[in-house]
Amino acid sequence: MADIDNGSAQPAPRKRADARRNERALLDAATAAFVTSGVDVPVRDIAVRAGVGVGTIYRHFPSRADLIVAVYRHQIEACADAGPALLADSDTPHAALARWIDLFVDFLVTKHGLAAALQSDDAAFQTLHAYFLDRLVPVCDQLLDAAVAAGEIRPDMAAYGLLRGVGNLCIGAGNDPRYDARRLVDLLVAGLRVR
Amino acid sequence: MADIDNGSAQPAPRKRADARRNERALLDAATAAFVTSGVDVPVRDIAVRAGVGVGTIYRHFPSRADLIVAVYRHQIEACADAGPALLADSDTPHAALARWIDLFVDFLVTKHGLAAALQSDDAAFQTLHAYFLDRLVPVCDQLLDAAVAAGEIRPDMAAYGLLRGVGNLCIGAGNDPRYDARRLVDLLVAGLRVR
DNA sequence: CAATATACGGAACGGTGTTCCGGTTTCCAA
DNA sequence: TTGGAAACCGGAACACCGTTCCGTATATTG
Repeated sequence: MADIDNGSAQPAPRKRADARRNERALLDAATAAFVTSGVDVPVRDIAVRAGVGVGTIYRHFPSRADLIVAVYRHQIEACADAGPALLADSDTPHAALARWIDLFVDFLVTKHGLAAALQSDDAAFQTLHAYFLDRLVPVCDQLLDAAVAAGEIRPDMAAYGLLRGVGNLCIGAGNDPRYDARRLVDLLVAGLRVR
Repeated sequence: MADIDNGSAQPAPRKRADARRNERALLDAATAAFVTSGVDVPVRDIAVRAGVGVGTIYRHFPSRADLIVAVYRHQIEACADAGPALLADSDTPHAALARWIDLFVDFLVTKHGLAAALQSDDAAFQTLHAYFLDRLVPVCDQLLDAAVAAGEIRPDMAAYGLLRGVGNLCIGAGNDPRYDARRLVDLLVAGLRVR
């Protein structure tokens, strides 16, 4: 994964300079294009921005999902890492859960089309789906377990379902001032509480 | 809108027989195709099923949304009509709201891709969006108002936002046994209650 | 500097929504 | 019944998209 491989063996024999240059250009171009036109921006647009051919995109990022993951990896990791920290800092596990989900919503609503791509059953987005799940489900599970243990929420909600629900609620947020995804997510999290 | 216009004037001079035949064939074909392949089924598939050319589809239904509305109009009307009835029959307004939303969810989860189309900002689906809103928002508003008047729920939730949230939660339901849209919707409606 | 592996670019392909127009069918009036 | 205008039909054609493929160019190595 890393460009600089300094392990004992060299299974990654360092890529050609132009390849590394193009990969960086592609990442920058995609980042900008996603902001301007959403994650559904046509592949050719990204290629033009980066000054490369479309073939080069597919060589570096076999599927659109790989490109999306590469662009947002840092932010997703940050979100995942924030889970345990919030659990330690918050008054109650439920408060930590609420704050963590808020972070997740913040991330999603600022990326046009990402929430929709996340739920798409298109095979091209399977990698994306898998990455989000791998990173976030365990964290969410930890928060849920803590809140259940504290007797704050019902014990029958799986992290997977909750995350998908939150993701779904974020679809289209930002396109319509009448639709407040954050508020609905808050309602959902509130509905989780034991009565 | 009606084929048989028996008003005083005849502003709709009765369509040609082949036109009516094709419109019916298209409606039947689309209904079947939507069940088999979802509402995103390619236009050509519907044309083949109906035994007509693609041009004929666009003549009768200028946008895919018009076709979807035509296919599901009866069920949507039934859902809208059920609102006042439930309000009269249920123990409390909140119960009526919950049961009505359940009806809406029932409808959405059995139509593959419809919930997604409903939230799409694609211009082709604007008619669909508008029809659902025109028919369902007033009903939902009535139920919400009653529940607020009864002191059961918070007064700051608009019907539009609630319906979009419910619609969003139904996206992808039925594709994945681990995702239970109905349960999340229940949670959302539960979160609406005053505490 | 030459040889070779590596990477590049963009034409080409298959699939989709949508438009357009020459030919056909229906229907009404004579 | 029949002629012809109006309405309608079919599918070719176009634009756009993701994806693949391969002849060419470039970087690296010895």
